[in-house]
Amino acid sequence: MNTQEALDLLKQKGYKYTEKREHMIHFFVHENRYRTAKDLLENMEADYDGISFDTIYRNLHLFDQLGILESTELNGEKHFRLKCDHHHHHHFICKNCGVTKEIHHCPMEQINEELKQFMIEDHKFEVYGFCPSCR
Amino acid sequence: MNTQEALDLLKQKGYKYTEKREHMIHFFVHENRYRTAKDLLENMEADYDGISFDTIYRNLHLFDQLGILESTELNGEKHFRLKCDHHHHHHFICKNCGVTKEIHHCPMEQINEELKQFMIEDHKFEVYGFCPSCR
DNA sequence: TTTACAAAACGTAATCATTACGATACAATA
DNA sequence: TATTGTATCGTAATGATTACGTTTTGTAAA
Repeated sequence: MNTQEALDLLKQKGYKYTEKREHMIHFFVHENRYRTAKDLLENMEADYDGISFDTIYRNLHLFDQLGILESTELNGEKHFRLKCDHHHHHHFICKNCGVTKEIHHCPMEQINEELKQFMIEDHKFEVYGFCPSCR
Repeated sequence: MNTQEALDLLKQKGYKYTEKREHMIHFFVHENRYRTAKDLLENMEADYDGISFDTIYRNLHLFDQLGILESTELNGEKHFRLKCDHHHHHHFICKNCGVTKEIHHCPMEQINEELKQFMIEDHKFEVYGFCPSCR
């Protein structure tokens, strides 16, 4: 996912273009790692004094729902990152800086038999620790 | 983990025996699935009118830290269940009732090479959906 | 079996992330 | 450029969790 694709998706779904939305997308494209609503807010405040929580949270969830962002819980706070758009994979996540590394192995392939009588809706496989620069 | 083991562990670590702690442990032994602080509070209130948040949360975190309970985030709320004490495994978790089914496959075995330069501290593999009675 | 003391619980207020909402501003398009 | 519905603002409300001074209680020594 890049800035243009995200803006096109918004337009295609009937959502309006705003500078703040572009700025939000740009923030995540530039960061390319897991960040909190607070991180985003602080970044936005530098350019938009008095920006509302409403704008931040509403758009975060809109983007998450549209697949522009993906989200996970990290030390009790919701974190968001730009959606990776190639094939399905999982992440190693740095507990300190939120940076990720792709893991190209999905455990679901091996367990469908074990869960035959359950209705599987979703799964999460994440590895946590410290990246080379934070260790 | 059963009630007696949990009480012994508390004693061994120098924590005092109280009826409320036994009651809490008993709640989780009996439920044997993921439950929230609120679920526990409601159950305790029936027997201990006016029980404090402090008691609930302090003990939940104490138990979590001592390995009497294990915890996970489920729809934005922390959930706790009695710690499974046999060999390492993961869980399918019912989004509706919190019931779990063990998954005897750990993806970590296959990915250590991929993450050589990272310091791995923890990992999470959970499958979400609905159990036979909730589907 | 009292007494002393540290730990636990109470009662309640504070915190923190998040959500909600009426009023106002703005993007899209006719 | 007028209209209309969406986005944002400013701020209050919510809900889970944490904090804290005071009181109660479990534990072990006297």
